[in-house]
Amino acid sequence: MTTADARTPARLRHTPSWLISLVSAHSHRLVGAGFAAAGARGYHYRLLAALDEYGPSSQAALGRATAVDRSDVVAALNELAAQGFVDRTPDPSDRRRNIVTLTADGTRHLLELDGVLTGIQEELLAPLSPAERDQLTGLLARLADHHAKSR
Amino acid sequence: MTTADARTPARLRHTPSWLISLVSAHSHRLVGAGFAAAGARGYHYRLLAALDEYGPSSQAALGRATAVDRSDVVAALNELAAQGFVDRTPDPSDRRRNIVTLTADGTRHLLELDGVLTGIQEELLAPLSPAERDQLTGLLARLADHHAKSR
DNA sequence: GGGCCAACATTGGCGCAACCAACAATACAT
DNA sequence: ATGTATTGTTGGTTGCGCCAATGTTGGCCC
Repeated sequence: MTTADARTPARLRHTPSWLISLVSAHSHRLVGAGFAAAGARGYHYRLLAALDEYGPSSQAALGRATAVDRSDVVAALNELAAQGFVDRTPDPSDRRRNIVTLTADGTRHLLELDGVLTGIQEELLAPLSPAERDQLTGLLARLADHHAKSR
Repeated sequence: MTTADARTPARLRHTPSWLISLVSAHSHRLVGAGFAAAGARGYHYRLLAALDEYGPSSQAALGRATAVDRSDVVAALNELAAQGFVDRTPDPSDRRRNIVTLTADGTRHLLELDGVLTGIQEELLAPLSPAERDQLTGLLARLADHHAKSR
């Protein structure tokens, strides 16, 4: 045997960016699997959530609210519209825009995905106590906030 | 205007998996840009780090140590070998294996990437105090650990 | 020794997320 | 009126994480 077994290199084990991407990868696997089982993927949930919270919106506004690229919004909305979760009609007051609307089916779908997602939070944070979970989300929120502002 | 500006939907703002992927995406952008400027990418760093820590290894062992798929190890090693950062010679004692060795140039390159990476940690964790940084890495490490074990 | 299964390197492919460049149509500001 | 910005859309590219198939080689059992 020429050395090297299944232990992560030390310089990675203690590097925050590595830990974050590790945990993110795991979370991503869980979410991806859960969403896939419901016939969706990340972009779909983001868009549906934005529509539910802000009401009918233009595609550009949706992209801004969800940090999804305009071009990717198009593709995801095509899929959502094909499933009947969303309606897309031209805005009469600004003919560049489409007004995207959440349908009743779309709302149902969103609620289903909400369920998937909350279940996954539990699984993801399993080893942490409630206090620790708050600590973690607080710290992460501050990081996310900081970097969102300096954009 | 039909509502919806640049605020993230509330159900996402408080969802750990969302925060994690947000921060991870940001970290990923930083690391990706830094590595790209040095002519590398994530897989390269992982492999070089493993080689440096464990010494000459087979490709399969490298894949295990870095959680990189065997097939992706092949591609990354091709790139690293083309840059002269790594040597690949057949193992005389087991002709199925290649022995991958870190060259002097490879070590230099690794050190350069180390520098890039530590700079990025600073940028990534900027808004946190030293104590908070320890808290965060501690919590993340526990999550990573937990999920690594249940694999 | 013959036969079988496991491990290895390699090729080729897939899906998702994130991003970029270009374009035509429309709105708007000066 | 002319230029600038915004919008939806098409059509790419990249990184990362996977999976399947192939041919070669080792190790093991009988």
